[in-house]
Amino acid sequence: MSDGRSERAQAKREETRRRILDAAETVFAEHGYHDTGVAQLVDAAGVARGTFYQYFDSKHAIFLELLDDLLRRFRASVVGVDVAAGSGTVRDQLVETVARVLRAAATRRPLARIIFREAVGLDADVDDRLQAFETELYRYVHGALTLGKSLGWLRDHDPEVVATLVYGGLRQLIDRRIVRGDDGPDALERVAAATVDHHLRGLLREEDA
Amino acid sequence: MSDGRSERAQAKREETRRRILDAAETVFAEHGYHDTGVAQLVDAAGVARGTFYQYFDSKHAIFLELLDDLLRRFRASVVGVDVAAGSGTVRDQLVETVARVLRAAATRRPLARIIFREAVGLDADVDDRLQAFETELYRYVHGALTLGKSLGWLRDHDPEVVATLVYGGLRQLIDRRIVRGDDGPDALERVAAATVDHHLRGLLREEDA
Amino acid sequence: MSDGRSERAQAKREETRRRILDAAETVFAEHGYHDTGVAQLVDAAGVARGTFYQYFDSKHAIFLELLDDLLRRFRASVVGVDVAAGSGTVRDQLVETVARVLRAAATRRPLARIIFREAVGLDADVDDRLQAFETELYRYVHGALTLGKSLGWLRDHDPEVVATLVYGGLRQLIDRRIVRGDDGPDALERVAAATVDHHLRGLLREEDA
Amino acid sequence: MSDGRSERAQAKREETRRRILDAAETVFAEHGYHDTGVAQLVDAAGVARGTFYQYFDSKHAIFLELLDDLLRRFRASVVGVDVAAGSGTVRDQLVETVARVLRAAATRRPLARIIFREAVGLDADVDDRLQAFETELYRYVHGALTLGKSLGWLRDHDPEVVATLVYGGLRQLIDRRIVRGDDGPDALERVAAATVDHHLRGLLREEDA
DNA sequence: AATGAATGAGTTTTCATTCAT
DNA sequence: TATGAATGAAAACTCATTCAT
Repeated sequence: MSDGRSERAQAKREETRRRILDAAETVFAEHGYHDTGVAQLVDAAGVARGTFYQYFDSKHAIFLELLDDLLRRFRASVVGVDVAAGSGTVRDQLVETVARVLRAAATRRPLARIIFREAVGLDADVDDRLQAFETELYRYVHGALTLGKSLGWLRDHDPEVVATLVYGGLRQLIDRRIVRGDDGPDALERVAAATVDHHLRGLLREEDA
Repeated sequence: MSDGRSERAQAKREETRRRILDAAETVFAEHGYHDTGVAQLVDAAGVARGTFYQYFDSKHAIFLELLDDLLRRFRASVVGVDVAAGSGTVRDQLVETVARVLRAAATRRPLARIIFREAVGLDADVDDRLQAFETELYRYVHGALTLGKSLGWLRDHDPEVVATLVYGGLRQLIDRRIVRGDDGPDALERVAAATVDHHLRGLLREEDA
Repeated sequence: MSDGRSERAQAKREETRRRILDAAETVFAEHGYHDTGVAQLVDAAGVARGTFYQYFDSKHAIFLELLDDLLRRFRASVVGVDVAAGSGTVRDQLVETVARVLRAAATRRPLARIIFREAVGLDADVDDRLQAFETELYRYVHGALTLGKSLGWLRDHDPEVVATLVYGGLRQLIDRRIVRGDDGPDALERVAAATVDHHLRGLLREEDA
Repeated sequence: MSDGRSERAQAKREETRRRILDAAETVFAEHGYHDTGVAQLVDAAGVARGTFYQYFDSKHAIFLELLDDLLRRFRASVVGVDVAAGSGTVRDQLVETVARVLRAAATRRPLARIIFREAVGLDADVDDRLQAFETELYRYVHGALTLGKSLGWLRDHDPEVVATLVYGGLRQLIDRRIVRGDDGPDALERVAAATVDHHLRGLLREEDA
């Protein structure tokens, strides 16, 4: 059957799958997991009930897959950029990194809403994903801290606690200013700078400050 | 009307009400709002289904009431203590305050679990409560910041952002170290100190640091 | 709560349970397991959908319970009667026994229909019940054969095979003449006699025949 | 029209049809009608869903056709052999006939399983087929009985009842010893003999016995 | 003729809430 | 006032069948 028939079918499958997933992102973001029914998902995707179940085992399964998807995208736009690669001062690089995180959340509000609000306290599976995500971000922060410390830029500190504070602060910023609020993109730069400055002054060795 | 009979009845009513609320705290904390059925609530409280509905309008209503209850208690053990009243350095007072917050969460894990995990992203009503709670804590932090600033102890900063970072950091600490983890009470003091130090070094004027 | 309230509740429960079970007997007998929906069961019983599930875990569960019920009743009206107790010749006693079996089936056609038609090949659970039932009847037959043999009335034979033939013959009689057909009660006596005679002549020693 | 092309196409059609039917026999025998999905049928046959519906109108239709097929084969290996044609005593010929029936069932267990377990109590259509099958076997038995009676070998009896007993006995033997059990082929001969002997001693006139 | 993605009616099951006792 | 049996709307999920390619 290499007459291209199965290839086209494959492509169609992929497209339908994407359509359902995309629709799900919007609907879950708007109503949350529990207040979203499969009915709304298929309505939004423009497919029949049965079609949905050809692609996903359950409502829970598509949520998990969507979450993986979103976390992957989020990570891609945050991590994966060499901290030391950019030009400018360390502080400016950090500001740009934080700004990148905030921008990633701002340009895809549904994504952020799902990750930071709708997926909290859902169940063990979801928790595992989120935990892994946090750990990854933590490591990223930790990497930066370690680098700065080894270069003698940062004073001594408990990285476990500080990483938690940094992550928690970012999380809260996204939750309040982006998911709930309507900060414009220009505000983000300012917030990013304020954030970095707040944390940095506490991390830089006094004589550097 | 105010005879002994109605007084006793009144007292009994109040007691039953309390029993149901207490049971609800445990059950909601363990299973979350959606995975808790009215059946579990009445079983845990040891009352009949119908009795439950004589005290509370709905499952949603009791959750809201419980949440109010918990938030009230949390506030009481955190705020309501004069920052300037204690003795010792400002830093030590702040450490004690943060430690008090963490302790409040640690000694009542179910409470913290409900506030920070199960009630997130539930619905508009719950969101309002949480928002009000955060605002209150924010004001508390803000008050301290303002005081410190007016006394010349703290450098200039964006209080909106910093308050968000501080709150977010605490929230995350509670979530990771208390709700999920099992930090002992002694660890809390250490974490509180690290937290305050982290934030303070960034807030204190350089010459004070 | 020994004010009689719970007793009446208990009684009500029992009655509702019976009503559902009775309705189920009729409906399952008429349409079979697969063509019967829970909708039909609750309609026939005159209860709400939810009520059904307060008493039975699933459609499958009520079928199993019903089957147990029917098999119990069937056994009660067949076995449990001392073969040697009656008066008359052995042949007459056997005729009466077979007649009793046929009558038990004839007076409760839905019962017979479910046991011998609707429950065949359903699933492992049901199969186990039926197998146990057959085994019980087999033992009953076997007991009679052994008795007769020990008394010197019956010639030598393979009881495994003969019991299977006897059971299979009865099963088929019930299936054809009772479940499907409309033999009157008088016909049953005649059929019972013919059945016993057929089997007996083959089992009796030649000199007795 | 009758060119080589259409002939080959015709042959191919026939072959595909056969492949689907053969696969269906296996699958239906293993899982039963209701627990077999069209998905399993097409998977086992190695054709697409749509192809299946080009050959058969419905799942029900293919089951009916398969049943006809199986019943035809079963009859062919049972009936269609002249009772009087063989050599040996009547008793030996009967034993051979019963053995043939049992062997037919034993060598094609799926067939027997479908006929005697999965097709029972399915629906009216299926019931008709089975009834016709039973009637046919009944006539075969009846023919033999009549022959034997006219030749003065058999005593007087109610053929309706006896035919039912004989058929029911065979059915049960097949069900227990072949479909469920694992009697070896040698056991079949012994069982066939025991079966015939049991029935015969009851049918033969006393003086012949 | 063959394919397999799409369909949607139909099924089972849940659970917050009501109400007669 | 307390009880707990009854309710039924709503949810998730299945699967035989269709039809565009």
